[in-house]
Amino acid sequence: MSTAEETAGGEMPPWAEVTPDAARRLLVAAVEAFAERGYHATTTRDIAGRAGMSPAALYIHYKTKEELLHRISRIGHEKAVEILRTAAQGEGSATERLADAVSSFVRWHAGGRTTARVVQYELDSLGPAARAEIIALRRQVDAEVRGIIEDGVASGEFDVLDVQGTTLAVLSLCIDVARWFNVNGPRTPDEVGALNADLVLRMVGARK
Amino acid sequence: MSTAEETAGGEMPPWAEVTPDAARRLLVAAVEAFAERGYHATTTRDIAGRAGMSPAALYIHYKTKEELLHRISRIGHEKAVEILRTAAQGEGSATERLADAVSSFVRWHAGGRTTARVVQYELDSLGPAARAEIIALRRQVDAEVRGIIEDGVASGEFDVLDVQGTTLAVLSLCIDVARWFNVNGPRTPDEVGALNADLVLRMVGARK
DNA sequence: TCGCGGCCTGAGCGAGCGCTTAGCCTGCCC
DNA sequence: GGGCAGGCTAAGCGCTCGCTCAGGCCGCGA
Repeated sequence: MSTAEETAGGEMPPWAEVTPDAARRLLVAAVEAFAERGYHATTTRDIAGRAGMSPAALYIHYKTKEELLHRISRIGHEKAVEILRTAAQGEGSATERLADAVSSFVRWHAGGRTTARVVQYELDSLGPAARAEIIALRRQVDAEVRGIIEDGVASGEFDVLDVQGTTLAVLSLCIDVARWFNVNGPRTPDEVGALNADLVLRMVGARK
Repeated sequence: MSTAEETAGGEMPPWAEVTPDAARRLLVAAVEAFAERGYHATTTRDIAGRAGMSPAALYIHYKTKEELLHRISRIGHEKAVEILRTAAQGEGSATERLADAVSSFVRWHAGGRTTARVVQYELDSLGPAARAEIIALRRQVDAEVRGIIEDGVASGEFDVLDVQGTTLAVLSLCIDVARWFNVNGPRTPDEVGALNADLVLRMVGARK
């Protein structure tokens, strides 16, 4: 759907779909602020200031502060589903598809740690309706990973006792990266992706 | 040091060390509120209300709201270090000690999910001084796990390419449990602990 | 018996919050 | 050229926040 996808570097601009320009600048500012301080500790004045606007400008493009979080969360989760779906529908063996899924998903959490933090850890700040919508997207995330694992079990590639429990563990290895990854640390997103993909293949008992 | 340690059930009272009684009630109320809503979304009126006191009572026992979070975080991290240290200094092989460490640590995150959520995800709400103190405790957590893995590599029990990267992955499998575990879900803390311990042994290439 | 110190409350202060309103620019169509 | 619609700002409203303070209750030592 969108343009550049696997350009190297850190965070590519995945917010191209947000228009007009001022609305996108506000949303990007909100992502940064939410990731740094958390949703409740971020003020609308801070968001507007980062975007170079007055506090009132925010309310021309968004009805409330919560709508900003909702939009960020939905776009982020849709991107997460897309990454996993692309890997799951690939052509290789279950082993290859699982490794691809984990390394892509880990790269997304490490490289776009700012976005990933908001997406993964600020869910509870949404109201009931918005939260329900996001939870549905999370179930799709879970289903994509579980699907690959089930394929591998069916084909005999994997040796797994508890499919759903292992699915949760695989997702933990991806998502928790957003908690500890440090952009100035010794590891690149690619390296963490490769390592965690290898660890996941060991977990499911795939022969390397 | 303390009394009952491995009584079954959910959350044992690990706050016995907090005195006097009113201070402990306030702290327990704060843990619940912080876990439910997050630090910044929790008001001092809410904490005091849960403890059956007026808002002003809080400030007799704690100087600020942040001091409450600091105390919770320090006690929680000390407990985490204690759990892992106990497992690491056990008598078995590295394989047995790693499985013990992971299953205990996962049980703590699942059973005491309320506390674990605050401990693992509210670190950034602390001021610089308090945060530095807590980060030092986290390094001890990391070191205990890494120590066991290094032992296993040295003894030839484990086959690990990247010791520090694997340490981070093991901790992810433990800590992320606090994010997704549901007390009303189908799994008990014991079951998740056993499963994740098994998955970790696969990750480090231990023969079962 | 009485004073005194420790725990607690009711009332409320100053500040900063999310959000609104009135009005000003600017570019565009007729 | 004139009216108008959309994007923006300065000012500020009403509210709730973290926290304070003066005073009341209660148990205990003299």
